[in-house]
Amino acid sequence: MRVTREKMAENRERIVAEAARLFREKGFDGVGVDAIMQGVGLTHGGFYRHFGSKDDLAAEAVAHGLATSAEKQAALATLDDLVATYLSPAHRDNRGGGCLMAALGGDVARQGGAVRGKLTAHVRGQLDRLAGWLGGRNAAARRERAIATLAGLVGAMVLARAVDDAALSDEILAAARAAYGDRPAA
Amino acid sequence: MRVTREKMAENRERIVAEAARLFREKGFDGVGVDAIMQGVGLTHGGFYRHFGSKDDLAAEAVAHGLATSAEKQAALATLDDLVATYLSPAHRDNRGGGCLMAALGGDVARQGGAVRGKLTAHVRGQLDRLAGWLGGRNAAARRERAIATLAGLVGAMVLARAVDDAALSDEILAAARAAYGDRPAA
DNA sequence: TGTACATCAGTGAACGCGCGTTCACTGATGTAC
DNA sequence: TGTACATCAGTGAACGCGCGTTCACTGATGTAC
Repeated sequence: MRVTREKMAENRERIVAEAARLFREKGFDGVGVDAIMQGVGLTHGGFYRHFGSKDDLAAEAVAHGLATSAEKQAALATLDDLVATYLSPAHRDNRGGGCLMAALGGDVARQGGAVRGKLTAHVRGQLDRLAGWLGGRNAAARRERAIATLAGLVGAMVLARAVDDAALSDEILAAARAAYGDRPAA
Repeated sequence: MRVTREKMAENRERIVAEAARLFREKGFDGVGVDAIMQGVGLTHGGFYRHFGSKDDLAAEAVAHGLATSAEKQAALATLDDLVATYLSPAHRDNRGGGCLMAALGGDVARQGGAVRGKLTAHVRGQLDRLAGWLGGRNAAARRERAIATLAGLVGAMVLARAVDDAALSDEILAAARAAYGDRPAA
């Protein structure tokens, strides 16, 4: 049953978005082509009309996840907003819709070149954005603080999700918010 | 070909150590029972004389990896030693023998109860150790700094490994060393 | 605009491979006398 | 201490299942006249 070009383009978009969500939630190896297509309401056979392989989709899904993060961030006006949003329990509990570095950072290091290259560019962008917000005597000091802040945010989220004690998890988020900037989000 | 009880105990230990190394290197799903047994010089069939399942081994391997980290740390006398050692290029390039939180933190959040419980206890121990080394007006301030420091270390390692540009990776490690304590290891 | 044909997005069965797990077997170890 | 038998760690073939990928087919879309 052929569909219109528009519908096909829309389907492709939805496959990428669903994959971006599921990969972050369960890891690259934890999600099959079948599960992704089912999540979009299609069957697995049609997958290869859109993508050459599961790996090709992974690269697109990562790009999509990173682009989505960048879009969401545009709405955040200050460092404190970013920190409060990033280190919120809501973000911790929304792994599928949250930061790709925290959700897939460990996996990306073992992935192919395309995925890592995209994540590297994203990290550079994040550092620039943070450096613009952070104080410091000079550009080098601001950049150093940007790196320490990005590492702290990602690390706190990884730990808050890894730990199986809710109180400790909350404490990790709260302490990191306090350490990296803690005014409530607007 | 039956082996002596001593030899069997030694084999078991070597399987656990090899698994701890390979899991950190390639993730839980990235390593098969066959590869682990081959790494120890045995065949896969004998695996089930030692462990009930691959998951059971995973729990033991995580415990082993965490215990090994704790042992290595005992040799580090100061916070600066710890930071310099942890954030070294050597650690970054030795994922299989390095910090389990950085290597498997993301995967552990999706794993079963036994593994997460062990990692949680390890995080608690690390925070106590760091709090003892860090300054601060009171215990609460020291604990908050300990959390921010642990998050920064883990996050910096995750990012340094995820990025595919060697210069950026080195810069991340250096900046984090400067931010979290930076005297050369003794 | 309407009709006839070509295209091709999506379907569902099937293939091939890897991996976790099982099992009959082997021969060295451990034990009972 | 030596001998006979039972045990069982390790071997390698086999099983079953899931998953990535392929393929013949369908029927709606797109195109040419």
